[in-house]
Amino acid sequence: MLGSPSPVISLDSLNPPQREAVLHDTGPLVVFAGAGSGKTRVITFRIARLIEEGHVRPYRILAVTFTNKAAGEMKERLRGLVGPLADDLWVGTFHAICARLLRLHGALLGLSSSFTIYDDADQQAMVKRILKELEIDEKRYPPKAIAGRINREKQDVRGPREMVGDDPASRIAKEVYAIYEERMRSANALDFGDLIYRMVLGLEENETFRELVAGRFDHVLVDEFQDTNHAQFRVVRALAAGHRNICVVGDDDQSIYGWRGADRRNILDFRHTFPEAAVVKLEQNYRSTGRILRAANEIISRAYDREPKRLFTENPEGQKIVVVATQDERDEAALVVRSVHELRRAGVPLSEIAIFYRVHAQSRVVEEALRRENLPYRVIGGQRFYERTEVKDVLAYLRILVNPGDDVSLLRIINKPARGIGKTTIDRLVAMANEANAPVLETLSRALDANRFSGAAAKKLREFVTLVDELQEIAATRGLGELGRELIEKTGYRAMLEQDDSPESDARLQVLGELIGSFMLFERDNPDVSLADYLESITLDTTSEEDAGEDRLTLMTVHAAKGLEFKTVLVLGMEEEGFPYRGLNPWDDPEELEEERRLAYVAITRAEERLVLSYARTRTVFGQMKLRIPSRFLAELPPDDVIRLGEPQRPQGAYRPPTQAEVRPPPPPVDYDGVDYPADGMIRPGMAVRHKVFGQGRVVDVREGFPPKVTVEFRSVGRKTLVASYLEPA
DNA sequence: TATGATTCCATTTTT
DNA sequence: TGGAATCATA
Repeated sequence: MLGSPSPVISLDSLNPPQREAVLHDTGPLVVFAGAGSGKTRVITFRIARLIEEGHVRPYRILAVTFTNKAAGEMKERLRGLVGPLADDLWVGTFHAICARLLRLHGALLGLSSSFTIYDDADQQAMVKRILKELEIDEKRYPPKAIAGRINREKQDVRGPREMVGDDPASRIAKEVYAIYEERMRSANALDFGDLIYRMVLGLEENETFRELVAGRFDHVLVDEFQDTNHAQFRVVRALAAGHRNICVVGDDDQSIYGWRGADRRNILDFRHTFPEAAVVKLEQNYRSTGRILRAANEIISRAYDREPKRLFTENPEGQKIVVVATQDERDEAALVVRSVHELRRAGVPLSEIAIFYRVHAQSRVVEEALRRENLPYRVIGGQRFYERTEVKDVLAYLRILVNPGDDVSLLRIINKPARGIGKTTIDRLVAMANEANAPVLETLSRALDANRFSGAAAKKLREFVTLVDELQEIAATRGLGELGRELIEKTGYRAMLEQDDSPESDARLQVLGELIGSFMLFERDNPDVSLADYLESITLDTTSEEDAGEDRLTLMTVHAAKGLEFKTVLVLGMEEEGFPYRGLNPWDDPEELEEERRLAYVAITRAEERLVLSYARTRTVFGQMKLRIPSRFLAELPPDDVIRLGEPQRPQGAYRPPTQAEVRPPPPPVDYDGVDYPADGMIRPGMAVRHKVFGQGRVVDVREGFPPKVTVEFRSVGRKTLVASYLEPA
């Protein structure tokens, strides 16, 4: 039982619903945590209280997050609250937690504890190999698509036998899936999906495993519950089945990963799954100004099928949101540059400014403009360090040392650098391995012993096997740093890069240097952690280390922005087709449009003080110049909170925002033909305006900014530059 | 085996 | 349009 408020954990700083969530005793609890509503505080305080007041032992509490970053931040904050006790908590991502538990108890499920984890690229390589083996045309059935299908099946907890559908694609996927599972077993490898899928099977079908694993915990907490997929839901449900102390936190309005298998129903239907569940809603926003929040509410309230809630704030109203029409994407980039310059002049650090876009491709124009102006920036979501070819190559060598069955890694480097093991030799070797259903390296050793290779091929293969043996020896006796250094020498990898002096290979050498550096650092910080542990830590952690220090602005997709906040946010490309994004054919599934709406909501709710939304009247898409229609989301913004700059495009067909009454239950209009885009309040040169004091005038010039300013030629007093919001159309 | 030509295609990506 | 990925050719 929980007692009176802890002397350590002060509840004074919490609002009533926050307090309710923190104090909730036992049994299921779902917390709908709106954007900026202090969600992390609630989770961490709740955990701290369970420990301090509920006397729950820290190692019997499991807190699941979706990213390593979130896990790290949570641990950090818990350390602040409960001190070193925090180190005993189970805090981690679904994948990391499942990997850890499967290594501990997977033997019960027939898993070796030294399994290798395959990332998506490894998985695709494996699928590709199987397609080749089955002589399936990769054009017709791309490995990527098949791998995607396999992942979806695992997400839904279906093995190859349970797969449904007998269209040709499904039949092929099914066949590949079955062999894939065999090969993965032989390689002693699990893919990301497996970590969850195997955990579900273990928990649901193996009583001993269930007791050992689910029995470890008295409380389970899950963050970002709206992002869980079906398999993850099953894991959570199984873990909580005994004690039912399950606390889930999330926001259905911020569910933007449906396309990746996340199921909003997990949080929306939580109280049906757990009928005795307590429900708490955190609706006070501490992040954004009143105007920004109103705009966000306006967008999200038009969504169907959401848990009813409405964010409010006690923050000041703040400045108006600025909507800017630009000529084209280059003009839009120029807008970014101008805005950043102006903010900088006003003393705003660049780190407080973020540029969002719907798709990565939009960053290029902006980057070019920023570079021309020498404005420092960083792009989130580019290629990640551990996904670079040279890094993956070196890691592939290391992975073979830990798990000689790791065929994907082996085939990756068997002839890299080139050591005269040619395609024909490799094909023959792989065929033998397929035949024997055994790992390639093992097959290779046997084949050499049996003299099944001859001449040059045999010689080169023997050399390779010897190389691996030597590296094994070093791995067994020396530290990670030294192993790394020896590895790039002995394999000839370094020599290969030094050979040609192209700028790319220079860069690669540099990256290798960094990699070795990180080896040494890791060794220093974790002296008694094994090579296997190291490899796991990096395949499960893809957070690219951000170079702190220099003050830069941030460019990223809206997806990448979830969970972050910035004083100033500019969202680019607010156009129909662009945002909401539309692929090849119109939204056949209304849910896709709904997700775009939530995405817009996420974008807006990232902004604390200043928000600019821009669109281009014309944009070059796939090399073709297209006329663009302003995004429906722009039309839905509350007019009084917005300043619109620039002339709207002559409507080809525009969108009328649905009124509140139209939203639910009747569906919002999808037909947006023939209705004029509201040109309300658009301020543009030549426009007649009125000012309370100066009277009638005509706009000469418009300058975006914070706030936007307009130069007006007044009949009475001549030319004046003033803040746009003091003007009204005449 | 390496380079250039060619072809294809085109969101979002927490692990 | 541009980039990646595969293919062709030396």
